[in-house]
Amino acid sequence: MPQLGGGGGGSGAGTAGGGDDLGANDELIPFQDEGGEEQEPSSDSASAQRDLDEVKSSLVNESENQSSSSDSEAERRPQPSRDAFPKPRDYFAEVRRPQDGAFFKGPPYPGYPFLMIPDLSSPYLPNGPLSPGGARTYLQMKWPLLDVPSSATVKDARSPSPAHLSNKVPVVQHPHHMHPLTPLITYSNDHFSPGSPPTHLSPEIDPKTGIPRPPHPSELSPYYPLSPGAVGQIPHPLGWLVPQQGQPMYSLPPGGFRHPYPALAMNASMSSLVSSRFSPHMVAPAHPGLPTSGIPHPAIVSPIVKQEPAPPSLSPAVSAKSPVTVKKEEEKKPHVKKPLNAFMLYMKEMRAKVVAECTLKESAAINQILGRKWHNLSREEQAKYYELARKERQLHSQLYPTWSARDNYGKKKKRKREKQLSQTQSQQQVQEAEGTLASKSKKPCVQYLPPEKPCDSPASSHGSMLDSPATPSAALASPAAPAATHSEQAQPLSLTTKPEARAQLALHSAAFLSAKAAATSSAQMGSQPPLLSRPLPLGSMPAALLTSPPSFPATLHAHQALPVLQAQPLSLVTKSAH
DNA sequence: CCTCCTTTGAAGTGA
DNA sequence: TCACTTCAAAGGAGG
Repeated sequence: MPQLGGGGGGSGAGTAGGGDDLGANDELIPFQDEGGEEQEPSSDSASAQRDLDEVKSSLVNESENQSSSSDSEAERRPQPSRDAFPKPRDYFAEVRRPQDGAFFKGPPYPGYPFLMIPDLSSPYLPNGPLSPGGARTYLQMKWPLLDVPSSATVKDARSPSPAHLSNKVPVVQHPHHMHPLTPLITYSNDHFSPGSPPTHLSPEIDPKTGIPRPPHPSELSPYYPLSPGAVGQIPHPLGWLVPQQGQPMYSLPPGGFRHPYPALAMNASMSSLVSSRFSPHMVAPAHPGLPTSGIPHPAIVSPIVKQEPAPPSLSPAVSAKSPVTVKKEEEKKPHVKKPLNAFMLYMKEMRAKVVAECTLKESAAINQILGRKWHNLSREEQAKYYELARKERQLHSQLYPTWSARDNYGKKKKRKREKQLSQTQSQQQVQEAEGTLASKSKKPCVQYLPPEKPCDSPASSHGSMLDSPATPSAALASPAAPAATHSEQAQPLSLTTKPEARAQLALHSAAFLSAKAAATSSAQMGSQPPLLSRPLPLGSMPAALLTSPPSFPATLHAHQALPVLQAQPLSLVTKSAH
């Protein structure tokens, strides 16, 4: 807490950007019609199917775009680095178009910073918005809600009353006081232990008991993390991100909610966010009786979690989980997980959908599909996730100022070294690596996405969108221009895709190309805008950086990607298969 | 029970 | 600065 002390001050400095960008806009952000968007990661199956189709079509597109220069790609390249979103606020400001309605019902996947709120009618009802099938009302809002403007920021973190946010997010405020900023991260039912929420916070009265009842975990789960205090009842802006699964973005420590850092260092919005989502034990519960234990930061994982075996000294005690042990456990340094990156966020959201559509269940296979779908996403779509990820990192850094990714190094069981090596080499020497290195892998590299699979759609995807990570920068460059955005999607193939992946993609694409009409691709191509039309806001960002992902030089991409896709898909596939 | 697989991205490490 | 490594999620598969 000391570190975070100073309320907004501390965080403000370090994450000033976050605060600023977040707080800038209070007004509701009307849903931005992205009708032009081919991708609409909605939870409905129709949408999912569309994604698949798009992936297919993109496959065709890719082949046509292969000739695209790497330079153009660089422009499109998202700025994954920390500086990727220097001016998120600007980005969204440009992207979003003010419209009259603040509320709208639409695709669960409206524009990125949307605040999803349950149907105004009864959020907590089984069939309500909270339920998987229930209709949801989405409120588009700026991320910034995270950072309430100065006026709001003054709010006392200790008294995170929804009212505090009122002036900033009145409309969006959930009827049930769900803090709009509540979590970037969702919580799983498992972790949530409903207790008795404050009466005033309890929107619903249990029909049976007549007592205000806290939303059932199943109802709240992803969308409505219950906060220990008065806050935290606003739907998680990212709630839509992890809907179906009801899984927390970060696993919750079984042992409870421990948070090493007090949520005091953030600005009002952040503090409320934190208080509601994080470190319950650090934040004074609004109500003593509340389960304030509430919701720990999802990123915090108790040592007893499978991932991180409890330290010798702890193990026994932790297992026991007696109150005392729990306390001890809490005292122990928790395992703070890394914030999820854009792709991880995307995976969490889309996994369920993909799984539902496919017979596949293996995560590895699903991930392959998701990887393709990811590449197939439009810039705007990806931008959403990049921005979310950025916010996640920001929040994470504020919550855990002293945390470093290094802290988790070695937390996981030994990491297979050979495989990594083989991958790396394959990247460097696709052809040579073929076979020999792959053979090193303990397990054979399974072709998870055989062409004939039911889910071949994704498999067939290739990457017309590859490497078109909707960088915020890109988005910034192209202010809310629906048409433009769409066109931007048709970009050069993804050069960043790993050889193996490309090989697989190529394999599937080959099959798919014949089947899928070029019509789709042509359509996309037609809408393709001039690459130069999109200025790079990332002034300081080197083009090279933008272009090449870590460990995959742009040059390599440029020279290998095409050949691989065009001429040697099979060989690579073989490699991966071995 | 534990690790691998598989994806992308962020961040750390070492040269 | 660059290349490489580790971890983040997920859950079936395999040892």
